[in-house]
Amino acid sequence: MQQLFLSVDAQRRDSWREAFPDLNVGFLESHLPPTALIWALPPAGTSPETVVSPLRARAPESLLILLSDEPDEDEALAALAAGAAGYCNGHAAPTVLQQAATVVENGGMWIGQALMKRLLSTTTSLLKQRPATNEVWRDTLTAREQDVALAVARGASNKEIARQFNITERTVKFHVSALLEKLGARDRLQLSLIINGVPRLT
Amino acid sequence: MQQLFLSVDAQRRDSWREAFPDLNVGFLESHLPPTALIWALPPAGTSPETVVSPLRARAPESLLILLSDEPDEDEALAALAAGAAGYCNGHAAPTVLQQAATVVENGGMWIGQALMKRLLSTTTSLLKQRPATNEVWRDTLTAREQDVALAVARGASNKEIARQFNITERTVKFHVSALLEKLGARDRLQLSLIINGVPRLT
DNA sequence: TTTCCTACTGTACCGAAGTACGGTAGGCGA
DNA sequence: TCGCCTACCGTACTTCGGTACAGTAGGAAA
Repeated sequence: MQQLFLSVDAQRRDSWREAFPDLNVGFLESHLPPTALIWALPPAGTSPETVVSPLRARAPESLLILLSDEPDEDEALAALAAGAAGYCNGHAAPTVLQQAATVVENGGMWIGQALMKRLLSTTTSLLKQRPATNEVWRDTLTAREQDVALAVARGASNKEIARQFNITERTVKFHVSALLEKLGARDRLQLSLIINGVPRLT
Repeated sequence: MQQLFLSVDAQRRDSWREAFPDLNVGFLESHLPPTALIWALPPAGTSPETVVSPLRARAPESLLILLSDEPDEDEALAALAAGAAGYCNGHAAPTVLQQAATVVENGGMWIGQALMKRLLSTTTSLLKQRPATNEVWRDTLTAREQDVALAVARGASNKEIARQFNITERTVKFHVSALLEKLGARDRLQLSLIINGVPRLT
């Protein structure tokens, strides 16, 4: 597959031309072939979307690998989410670049070992917190108790809850007491922590 | 690179042998060559870790692609996190499997287009929520106030906080009052919502 | 040296939260 | 019909949270 290297930095283009003699190089604004593997090295600080989206619009059939001199997780995510097929350190060794090309040409995505590791770990840790947020607490509660629980969880006072549901403050207290008992909370604050899925340390 | 297909399902092994005549097939318990590309199709419902970890322990140099008849995001994440190089639908077309092999052999990771898309979207959406949790509230607070704020946020009573920091309950109240004033909260529950980054509706 | 900020403490007070007793009324299955 | 659950309400009480109005002590900057 034809490969094309794009950058605004003339010096970088020269060094790439040297490293990959059979590579086409050009500006980010160059004419694009309909089908190619495009390497793009935008200036540092450019957000990936502003580079990836126009390129994909101009050459929808092409594969795009975004290069970065200071690769980081967020940028990689943004690039791939915008439609890039790969994200790679601009100073990577030629063999690594070859591998990236192979992977991408075969329909894979390339973000490098280190970044993939970090991406995986953050995602799994984020997902681990999510299920805790899950609404297990609803299981043993009646409909009314769930109403009151949600109100307490967002910080409402008994008086406010009473007004909201058109019942007396006394009845609110009744429900709150039941909630504390059922969910094993000491007071409404711990109740709100449970409802909101905030991890407990105690 | 030598490829090896592992499963406990005899029928599946036969169909694979048919589709890939030059492929070695075996049980999950088979002897493993030191260096190979291993395809493993564990029985449905098996957690990826229990398959991946032992395999990687027995053949650390090998590349492992986990197959699943009912692929889903969580399982893919678990598999890759455990050290698999790929995760793929067990019913995927031979060409797709070939691509996966190419990608993995070149040091890439393979989880398929659809799964990658979903993984990216969930990760970005999760990361988008994170910054809201960001600790803006620390800005205007003194060191002691931050201590007390964190304690309040996890549900500690004034008495407990006093014990924790070796100060009187009175002083805790002093700090809490300052916190409520500075962060614009009505009571300690709303304070905890702010600290914990729970979105406010009021 | 004066001034300001931070950290800390004391007494007194009020209101909210939560508990402990009680009670009524309706629905639902045995 | 009898229990059981749910939702609701009342009074009295204790505890906790929070405020008001005080004060002391140390450090840092003017």
